[in-house]
Amino acid sequence: MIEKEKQHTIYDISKKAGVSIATVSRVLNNSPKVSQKTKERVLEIINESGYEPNAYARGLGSGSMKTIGILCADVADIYLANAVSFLEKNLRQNGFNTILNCTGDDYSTKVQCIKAMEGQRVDAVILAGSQYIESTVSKNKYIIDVSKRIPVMLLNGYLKSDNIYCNLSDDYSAFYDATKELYQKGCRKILFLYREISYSRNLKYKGYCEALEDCQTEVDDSLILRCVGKMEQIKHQLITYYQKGHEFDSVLACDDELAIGAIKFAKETRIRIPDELGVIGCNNSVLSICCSPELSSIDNKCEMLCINTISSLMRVLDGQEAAQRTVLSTEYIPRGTTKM
Amino acid sequence: MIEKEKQHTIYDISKKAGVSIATVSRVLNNSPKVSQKTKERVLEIINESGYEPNAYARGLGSGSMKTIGILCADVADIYLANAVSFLEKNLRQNGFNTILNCTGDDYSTKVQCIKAMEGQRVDAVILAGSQYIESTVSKNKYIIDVSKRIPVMLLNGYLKSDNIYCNLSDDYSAFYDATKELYQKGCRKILFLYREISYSRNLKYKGYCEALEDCQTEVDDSLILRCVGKMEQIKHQLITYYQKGHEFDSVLACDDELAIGAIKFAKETRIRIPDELGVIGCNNSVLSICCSPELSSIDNKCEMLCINTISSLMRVLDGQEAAQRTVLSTEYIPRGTTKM
DNA sequence: CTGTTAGCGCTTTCAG
DNA sequence: CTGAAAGCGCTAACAG
Repeated sequence: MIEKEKQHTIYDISKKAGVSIATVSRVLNNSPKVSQKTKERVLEIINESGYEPNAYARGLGSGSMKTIGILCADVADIYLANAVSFLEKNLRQNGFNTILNCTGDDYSTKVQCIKAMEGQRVDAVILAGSQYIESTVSKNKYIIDVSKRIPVMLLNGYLKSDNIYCNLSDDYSAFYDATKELYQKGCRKILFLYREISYSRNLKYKGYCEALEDCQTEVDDSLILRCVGKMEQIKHQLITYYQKGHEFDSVLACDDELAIGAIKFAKETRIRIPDELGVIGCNNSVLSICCSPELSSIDNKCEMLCINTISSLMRVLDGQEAAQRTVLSTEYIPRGTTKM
Repeated sequence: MIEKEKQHTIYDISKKAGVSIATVSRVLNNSPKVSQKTKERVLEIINESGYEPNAYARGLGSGSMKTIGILCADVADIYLANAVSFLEKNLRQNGFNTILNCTGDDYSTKVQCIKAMEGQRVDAVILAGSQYIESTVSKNKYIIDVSKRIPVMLLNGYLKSDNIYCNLSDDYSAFYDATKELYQKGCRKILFLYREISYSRNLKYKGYCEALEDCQTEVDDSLILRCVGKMEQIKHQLITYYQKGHEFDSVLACDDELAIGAIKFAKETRIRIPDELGVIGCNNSVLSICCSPELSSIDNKCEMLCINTISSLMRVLDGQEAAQRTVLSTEYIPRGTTKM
């Protein structure tokens, strides 16, 4: 085995500097009640020794680890990856470290991970993505539970309770508007594509339904399609669906990958986009500019959502008021998969 | 302000159970020297109280926080997002938490972040991506420095030193083979696209050059092009490059996004793919199956790389031997942007 | 301005 | 098998 250097402690520094550990601690925390002289001397020794204060001893003493737990279903998901990236950078700028857990979609794993975060004594947790809100009150208890001890920030989820703060994009309006957009371009049979039921999916669905109703069109249940898997699978699901005789003249998808599945379906079946099939995706991810024609999509302002979340969080941790729920408008980005 | 529940401590449990904290600690750590009876009683109390041991008090006592630091340039990058996802899940399965830092490409930030990780007393750090290896020995000192105290795992980077363990994909062979592949399909002017100089980029470049040499073809420096920015920008760079009179019949790109930039360039200039222009990307990301034609790409076995990294790490932390350098073969995935 | 000391919550000898 | 007590490295009163 390699002989490891032992990490220095505050005692080593105090000894070398000929001062007490309290003084070292003070210069570490930039306390004003240290003479310039000793401060300089201590700092010098700290720098040349490469000493780095032990964050968790520090946390033990002060009661805050300056750490935030971020949970998301999977950072491999493009949207979540973006969110985590923004959140982490923002947190670090505010002096917080982030512990990341990719919990997947399994309920018990989520519960377990969030519990573990408590063990890490994180100062707060951020639940990124709408996968954390369950459909029943009792199943959401695991979130309420944590919120009794530390603030919980929801990104694209909503749960009304003390010490829970929600930042979400206005999925309802986004899909309401997108549906109307398709309608105005002449589409009458809009296929709604989603993956699993989630808080966000339900809002999107509601927007879709109400827009149709406002257009005097009845919602056709056979046009609501649940998909699973990757692009290729989605394409095949659509082909099967199509071959069964279902007719549709446009697709409104809950994420860009689904939408691109639809584009691939159209290519394979020689349906022309956007003339014979309009397609709108959601998230405005890189994917939407990779495909051709480029995908019309809904930009849900991920970065702004993250910025808001962190600024709320900082307020909360600072003991100030913060909004329990803020909803951010989205923006429709027309591209080549919808008529001009 | 909300009245927060205080988190329970080992003392609360010991009091309720009528045993000493040492005993509670023992059942927490599953020590065999506790009678079944007391163990059960204590466990019951722990469960009903929702007590979660304080991980950092624990770390202070035991000397290990059971935490790994992962640094990457940016999780928003698809490749890194995948890697981080695999790494985190794998680590958690092994009982480790992960602290994530998106350091960006700025040298001083990298240095600062890795230092901060030491403050978090992580048990090891993983540097994901080839951006951490600098071109000069002295600039790499910041890595060597950390490795004196904790193991450093490099994912797609190589630095020879004690306590540094490297897992990399065989970028050299990947690009050697890809170049030959293009050559065999008749391409004679292969444009090499990269972003910034990095360890990995240099290997790819070397593979490219040596393949050409082995084909009796001289490397043409004007066919080595550095690109910046997103897809759209890359497209424009290529258009400009092309309009200046540079000729090329194929593109070999260091990542898929660059390659898709090339596809977009071809579309705009009405150059037919793959007949007039062959394109090969790298990483085999989702992007490669979004575009059309779908992109031939190099699969660098990210998941396997991550699995190897974690298993090495576990060995190292366990005091066992581990390879200082393991290189993983890649796989060429032919798709629509190269001739059959 | 500086030092002393009592925790923070847990692990780990060392005695029983 | 169980308890007492000494740390782990730092912060935060409390004295000087």
